[in-house]
Amino acid sequence: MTRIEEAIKQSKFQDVYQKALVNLIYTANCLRDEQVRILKPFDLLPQHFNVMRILRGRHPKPVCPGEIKEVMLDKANDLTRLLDKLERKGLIQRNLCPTNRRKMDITLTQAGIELLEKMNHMMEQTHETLKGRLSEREAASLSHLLDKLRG
Amino acid sequence: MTRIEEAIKQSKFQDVYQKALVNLIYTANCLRDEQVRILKPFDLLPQHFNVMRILRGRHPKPVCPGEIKEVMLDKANDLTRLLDKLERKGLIQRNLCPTNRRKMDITLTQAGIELLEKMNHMMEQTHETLKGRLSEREAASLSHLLDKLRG
DNA sequence: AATATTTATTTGTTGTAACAAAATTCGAAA
DNA sequence: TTTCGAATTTTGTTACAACAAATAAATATT
Repeated sequence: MTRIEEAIKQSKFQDVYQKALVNLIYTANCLRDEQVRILKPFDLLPQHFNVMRILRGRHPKPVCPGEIKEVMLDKANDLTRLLDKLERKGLIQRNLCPTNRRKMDITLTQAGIELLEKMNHMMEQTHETLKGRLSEREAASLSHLLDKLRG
Repeated sequence: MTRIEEAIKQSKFQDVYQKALVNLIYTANCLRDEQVRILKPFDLLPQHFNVMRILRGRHPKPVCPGEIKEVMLDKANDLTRLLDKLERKGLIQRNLCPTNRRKMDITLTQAGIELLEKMNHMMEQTHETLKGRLSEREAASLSHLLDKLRG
């Protein structure tokens, strides 16, 4: 499955914009499916992984759900139960913020950090494959086009 | 929100590949959210819309669920209930395939065709905005890079 | 022809997403 | 300080997604 036409068995598109949009959605779905596959043994979803990476980015400083939601790739309007799961699995800790009791202080536990390492390691392989497919210039160009598309 | 760094408030990425991947997921989420917003008044989701477009592509020839699933942008492993909903809303018709009674013949109803027209029309606006942001060359280039990325 | 295998769809179950509304706490204004 | 409004998270509810298993019909095998 290389070109989008073969992938979704459609030989002609309305125009080149339509084609790019369809291709973008399709490609993102492929990447997501691959990530789901990698995370499955850990019983986590991309959303959980994304939250853990956000937490690691500020570790050991705690982050509150509101701040997490702000920077999530896919804003969860259901963050509470997403965090519930991570807490049940012992990957994060929830503490009342001492300065503002409306907020919760969320931090990765040691177990969370270690699991994240493992997951990152497994993602590395996909990452390496990608490097073989696009040059640095092309990756940068792709990013730039996506920025333009969002306006 | 233009550049991905501002969008998710992260100033540095591991490398340009990581950045492109994150940007791709984020951008696809934006497009999906926009589509969800447009479809909301019709009480349909992108998956439903995708199925209807597939049906229209072959109309008036019937298509069976297996063929639909094959070309969906996001393969639904739950196509039955997805079709249930479209049928409840009178947008599609389900008939036993006369030559193979394992299969179902799915076709758009007249109401389905008309609703699809309306939805397409509403999507046109987004489509026009896009044309202002990317040249035809850029759109083609984006599509090409996505093809390469998938390998 | 009878049985097994494969194909195609449906059903059951569980977890997650979307949305609205509730609950709690903070900060500001009267 | 009491009240009001805003900020923050949680809860309730419904619909959707993922996965496995079940059903049913066609095809192949013996």
